[in-house]
Amino acid sequence: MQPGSSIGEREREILTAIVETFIATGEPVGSRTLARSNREGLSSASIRNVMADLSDSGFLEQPHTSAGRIPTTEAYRYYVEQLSGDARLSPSDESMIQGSLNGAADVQDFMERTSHVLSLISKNVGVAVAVGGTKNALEHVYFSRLGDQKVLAVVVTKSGLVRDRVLRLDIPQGELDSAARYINENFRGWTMEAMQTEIARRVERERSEYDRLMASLEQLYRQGALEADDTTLMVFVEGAANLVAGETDRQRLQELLKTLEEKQKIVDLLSAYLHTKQEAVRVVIGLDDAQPSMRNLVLIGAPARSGGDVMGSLAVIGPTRMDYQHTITAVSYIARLFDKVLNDSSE
Amino acid sequence: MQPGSSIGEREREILTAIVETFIATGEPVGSRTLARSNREGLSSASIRNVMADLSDSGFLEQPHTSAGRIPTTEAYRYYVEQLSGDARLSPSDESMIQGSLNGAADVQDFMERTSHVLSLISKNVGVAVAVGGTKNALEHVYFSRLGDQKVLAVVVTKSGLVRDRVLRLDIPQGELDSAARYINENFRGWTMEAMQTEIARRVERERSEYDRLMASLEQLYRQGALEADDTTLMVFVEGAANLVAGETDRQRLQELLKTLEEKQKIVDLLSAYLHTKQEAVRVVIGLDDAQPSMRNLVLIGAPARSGGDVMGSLAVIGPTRMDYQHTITAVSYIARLFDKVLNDSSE
DNA sequence: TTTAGCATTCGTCGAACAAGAGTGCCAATC
DNA sequence: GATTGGCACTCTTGTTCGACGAATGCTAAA
Repeated sequence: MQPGSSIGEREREILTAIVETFIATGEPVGSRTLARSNREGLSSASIRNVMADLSDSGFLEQPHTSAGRIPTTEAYRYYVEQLSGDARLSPSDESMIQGSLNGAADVQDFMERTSHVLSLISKNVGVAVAVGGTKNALEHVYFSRLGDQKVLAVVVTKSGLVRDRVLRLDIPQGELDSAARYINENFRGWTMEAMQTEIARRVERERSEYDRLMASLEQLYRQGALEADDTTLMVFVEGAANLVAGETDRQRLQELLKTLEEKQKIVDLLSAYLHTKQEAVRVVIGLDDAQPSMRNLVLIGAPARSGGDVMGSLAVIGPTRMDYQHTITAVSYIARLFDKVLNDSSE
Repeated sequence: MQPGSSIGEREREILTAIVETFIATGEPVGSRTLARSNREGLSSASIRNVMADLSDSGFLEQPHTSAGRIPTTEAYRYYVEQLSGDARLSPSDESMIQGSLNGAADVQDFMERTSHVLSLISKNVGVAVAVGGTKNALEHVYFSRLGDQKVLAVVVTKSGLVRDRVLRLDIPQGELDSAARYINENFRGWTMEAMQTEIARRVERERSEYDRLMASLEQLYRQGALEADDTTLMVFVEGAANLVAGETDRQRLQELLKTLEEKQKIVDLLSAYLHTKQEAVRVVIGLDDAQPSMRNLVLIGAPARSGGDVMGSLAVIGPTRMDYQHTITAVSYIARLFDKVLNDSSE
């Protein structure tokens, strides 16, 4: 925003020092503190000058005259940009993650563990979202009568997602079986989206003739038995308790926690920033325009990929005061692992 | 605990007045405040006397000399006991609950909505837990290969619970089909528990002979494909944000929220208090011996029944300062509705 | 260009203090 | 004998005031 060109080597160094000590201590950092712990022996006065410049450029601000300086959102952005991109996770972290993620029973469990592990390793909020994805390939459908007028519909996709739904229908089991057989034989491997539209088309075409099968199909379709898309939403948010320490204002804290409980908002948030096809980890500093209650929070996320498809996203949400380097590498690592585990036969 | 016999009409009235005003204001209530808003015109001095007695009996305590009195756990218990048992929910509440609970897509969704509605109506934490229950009757199993070495197992119970799990197995689809057919034909309607033990028995018996089917069954069994019991755990906790207002200590608040995120602890908690077969709403005041972090919290819960079976529990968790009457009737109402909706064809 | 020095600004901490709320107890009253 | 008014006493809470410390900005010197 402000002239980034005004940032020379010295400015850079002092700015990152300020950001880091602020992250560590949480208190406004003054020139003396900085002068003491500085590699090159700069005096506090020189540092003051630089700090004044940085304030002018919009990277620092003061809570009040005569307190130290605090990094602005801009400063965090700059700080993150110049972080080393090729850091490695500690072996103990890696094995912890692997240990947690292996042994997941199903996709849902896997997503849950992912959010959990994200939360644990970042000591912040871990989020994992899987969208049923209309581009998921159909594996199998299965209908079963539960009682009078109730039918259970189960849709399984190639990636292992299972979607079940209870419908109010009164179709005998025999017809349900033939409907299922019809779909399984004709549409296995189709994407959910294509399958749905095609079935709708066929039902429409055959409407004039009286056809039992088509009638059943139509009913099933209308009741949403075949939907495995956005309704199949898995949202896991874990570690909300970690935000208690960060947010001092009780009112805000409450709103924040409330927001985190609203799955739809979480999905919106993630899809707003991670809709990208890119594999890279994305760092968004300042979530206020997506969610007002998330002012001065940070999102560090990546798309969750399985094979070539994006099947959701995973992220860490935390205060601006967080360990960026560590969290970024962790998210990146987990995102890669995610892809691997979900595809390899190694699971 | 203390001589309850010492509680006469006047004591009763004053005690409930104290409890109610404390619930309303949150501040220690003194004799003057009480004297002012008292139906019968008792002077503050008389009230002081009664209050002194109640303190001796262990129903009241003082934060410090010369502050008002605060109800003890004992007082809350007493207060709840003498509440009217036949209160009705307001029509708007009832319709809100019904509106929320209808339109649930499946059992999982239904449980989720239940916890949500419990949270909304009590303005506290709503909890709904469904245990897969070994006494659930089997409806259908279904196995499907996903890729090399991966098999998807889906177990459906009569009550509409669906459990899916991905296993690492290398059994061809043909054999999976026969295994599924075998189970479906032989064990439909059995309880999960009985089915499992019987299969284990048969596998054991046939072990000597070489039998493909039994070999497949054994593998499936060993990998837990047929487990629909405690692993099939649905735990929904909603409205944790509501606790922010109640707990002043940040440290405790954090621990509390953390506890609420641990599903296992929630299950333990509920099963500790709601293991009963009784239909009644149970009010537990002071959860500290079940969960230390839940000191001075209150649980108002009921078993979640479907037909004759207990399939889980639902509850509200909140601070001692809550609207007992309203919450109790709400929980009771929802518990009854739960049973009805899940069984009637009306859903 | 850097640094030392200095006046200035402001928030924090602690003490002192007044105000308010409540209690317990005693004596008077119904 | 139960109830009440009065009174001394105890504590918490809020406020004011001053000292202290941390930082700043600016100026002059190195």
